[in-house]
Amino acid sequence: MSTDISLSPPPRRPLFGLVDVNNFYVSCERAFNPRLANVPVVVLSNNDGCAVARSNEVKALGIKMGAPWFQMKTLARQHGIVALSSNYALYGDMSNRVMSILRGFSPDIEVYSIDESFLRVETVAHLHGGAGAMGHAMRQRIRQWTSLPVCAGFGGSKTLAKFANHLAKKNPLFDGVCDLAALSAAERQHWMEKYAVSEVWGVGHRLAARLQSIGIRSVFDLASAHHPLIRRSFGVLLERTVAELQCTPCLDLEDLADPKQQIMVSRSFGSMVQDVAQLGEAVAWHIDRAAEKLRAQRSVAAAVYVFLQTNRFRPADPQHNPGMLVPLSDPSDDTRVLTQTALHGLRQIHRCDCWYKKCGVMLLELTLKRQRQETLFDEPVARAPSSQLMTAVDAINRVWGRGTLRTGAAGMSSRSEMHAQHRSPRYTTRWDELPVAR
DNA sequence: TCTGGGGTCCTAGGACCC
DNA sequence: TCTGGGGTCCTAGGACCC
Repeated sequence: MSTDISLSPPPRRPLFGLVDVNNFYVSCERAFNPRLANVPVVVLSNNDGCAVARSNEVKALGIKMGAPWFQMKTLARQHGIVALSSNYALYGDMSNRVMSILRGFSPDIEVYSIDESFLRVETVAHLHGGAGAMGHAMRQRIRQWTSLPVCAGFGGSKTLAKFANHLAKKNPLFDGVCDLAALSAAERQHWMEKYAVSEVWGVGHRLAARLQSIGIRSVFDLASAHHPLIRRSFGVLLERTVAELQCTPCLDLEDLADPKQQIMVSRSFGSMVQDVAQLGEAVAWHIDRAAEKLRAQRSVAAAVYVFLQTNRFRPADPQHNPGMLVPLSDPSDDTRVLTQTALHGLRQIHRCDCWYKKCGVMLLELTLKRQRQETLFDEPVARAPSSQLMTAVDAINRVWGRGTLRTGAAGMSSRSEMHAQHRSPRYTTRWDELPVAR
């Protein structure tokens, strides 16, 4: 019988996990269409512009992330590449399913992007017999419940978990799960020497080039770098990354409730636009969307930025990429106020002789609605109808679909300017698009 | 013909103040 | 004749991420 009567367990070292879905958009498409298995598949961005997700077969053909679709059509024909338009309704729903499964493993979770989450696991890993075994259990359950393939990486910091995940994905011997904390120091060094410094989370292509010029080439080189030198030459961000690689966690999971500090909505046009009325409709449409996001996080905006872009891939055309920041005297979440503000800005910046390829809006200087400063001339009672109207608009659009109810400025025509020729059905979010078993 | 969309954070430098 | 030095705030731009 144990005589240990200590009341609290010894503190455990932090252990972070990173779980992500392999080739997420492609895997979602394959989940509902078995014919896509083992054939090269790409998913295209809005307007069917660029490749934003690639199956392994497509990666093997050398097609890069972000490659323009029109440039690879010949290659696509030769190899039978299947191209799909992006289907964000489907991907968003599948993402929610994966994240709720992960919440069943650890309550400490940060949904980092549509296809990946960080987790704190030091308090729960022992329930599964260690982080590695837990990673395999996650893989198995997600596979069984959603049919999506995931990889899991574990380490003593977020940066190490990221790197572990990369190892799990690239090396079959890990079978999709890598726990760096369970490897020996010599093994860790072996893997860190094997990968270029550009694989480190937080090192983009510019930093990688500068690091290489001073002899820091591998992940291990960076992990062994001299702190003050890194701080002096590259700033605090990279210094923090070095500490994280040395297993000193500097970044914790982030609070999911943090509201956004800015909200942006922009789109390229299917074809170029010159007419200011048409530009105005697009701007108003974007404001509709942005204001909806703004209200969803219960904030108000104190400024609106509106911008236009001509086609930079046609340098012979007149280029004009103006933008204007328009402050609001009274911060607002009312679509009508924000639309008027944005259209005022648009009229100032637009030039009649230019063809525009893209326009967008940003809502800035956001604050929580309940923390709003009252102005001298405020009449809180006068705000109530606006608030009720916006609540009703959002409720109707939630039920009947985005854009069902919108401002007149956003136009009467349905959104047909965008190209999306190869979109799959919204299998999981529309009754009339449910998959049918025969 | 055709080239995505959305975020965050840090730093340098100028304006301004005392 | 001689023209300082330190601090804050703001903004634009750059770097990174997915």
